[in-house]
Amino acid sequence: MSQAPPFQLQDFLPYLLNQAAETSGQEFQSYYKARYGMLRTEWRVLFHLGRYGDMTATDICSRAKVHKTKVSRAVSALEARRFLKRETRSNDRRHEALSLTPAGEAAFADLTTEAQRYNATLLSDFSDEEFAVVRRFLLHVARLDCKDSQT
Amino acid sequence: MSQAPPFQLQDFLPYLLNQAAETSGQEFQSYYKARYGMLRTEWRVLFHLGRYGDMTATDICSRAKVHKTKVSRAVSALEARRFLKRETRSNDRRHEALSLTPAGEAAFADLTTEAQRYNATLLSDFSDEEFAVVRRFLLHVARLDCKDSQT
DNA sequence: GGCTATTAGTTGCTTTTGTAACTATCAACA
DNA sequence: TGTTGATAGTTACAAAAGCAACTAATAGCC
Repeated sequence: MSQAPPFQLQDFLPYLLNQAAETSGQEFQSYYKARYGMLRTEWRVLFHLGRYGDMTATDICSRAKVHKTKVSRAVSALEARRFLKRETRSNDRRHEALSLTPAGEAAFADLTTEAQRYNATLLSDFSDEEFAVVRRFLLHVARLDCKDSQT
Repeated sequence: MSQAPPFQLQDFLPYLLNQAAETSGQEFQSYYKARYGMLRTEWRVLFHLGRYGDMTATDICSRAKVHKTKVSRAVSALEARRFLKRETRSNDRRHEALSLTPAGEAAFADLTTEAQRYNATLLSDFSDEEFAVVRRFLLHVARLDCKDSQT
């Protein structure tokens, strides 16, 4: 009745992925939480605007696969801290073009530096080839492995 | 002023890990949610007891790195649905030995089969060697890569 | 123009999580 | 014994996330 190799928890990918995401997320959170009092979604919105240019809340939703209420609240919080500003588009007044303020740009630059540094520490024991495998796997599982990688 | 290669979101591991964990977690959740109305922590407690034998709530906390309030609530929920039973240990009445009921064992067996099947689909495009790299990486990031792998 | 359907974004309510304080039990040691 | 400190587990309260209803603006079509 026993299955061939008893199923180990450390072989179950949703569990492994969750543990790894939790640990790394917590560790990196310490940066943006301590320095800017940001929440995860706020950091994510900041990064999207800083890295990929001005866009609307809905754009961020579809790119980051985050629900719009979370984005809405993150945008409000970042606006209250003067990290971004909104501008209603004249041609369609439903859209709000979001853009970073100088303070937002500064925070983005600072945190991006940290992100790259932190990323490097996670990969220190792995070769470029190994990272490529890991990256491909993660993109596959997250269903992000479209041929046309987003600009 | 621009950093050598502009930092891509798809290279940032906490982000990638979170997306992959979210997607796979959601997908697998559909099984235990639909069939047994379980929450993630409840499934995790069930799996620990089914796979690793009877233990106390604190044992599960340290093994699964879950906070004790979450485990406490999951245990209560599983007990209410008659998936597990508690037994206060006579030698130390603070400890509660948790064990699955027959219904709990059945759910565990069913879900474990699904887990293995789902796991296989995630890995269908990857070789054993590639999986080994991914697994090693995830254990490393999650700080679970102790030499003495848990029994 | 005016009716209907769609889209962007917000708000209120519920569920879940996180934090800290609490009870109960036991161990150690004066 | 009895006092202090630690441990197992629960509960109460606060923060965050999820869901559904809502407003405002626009597009399509008659």
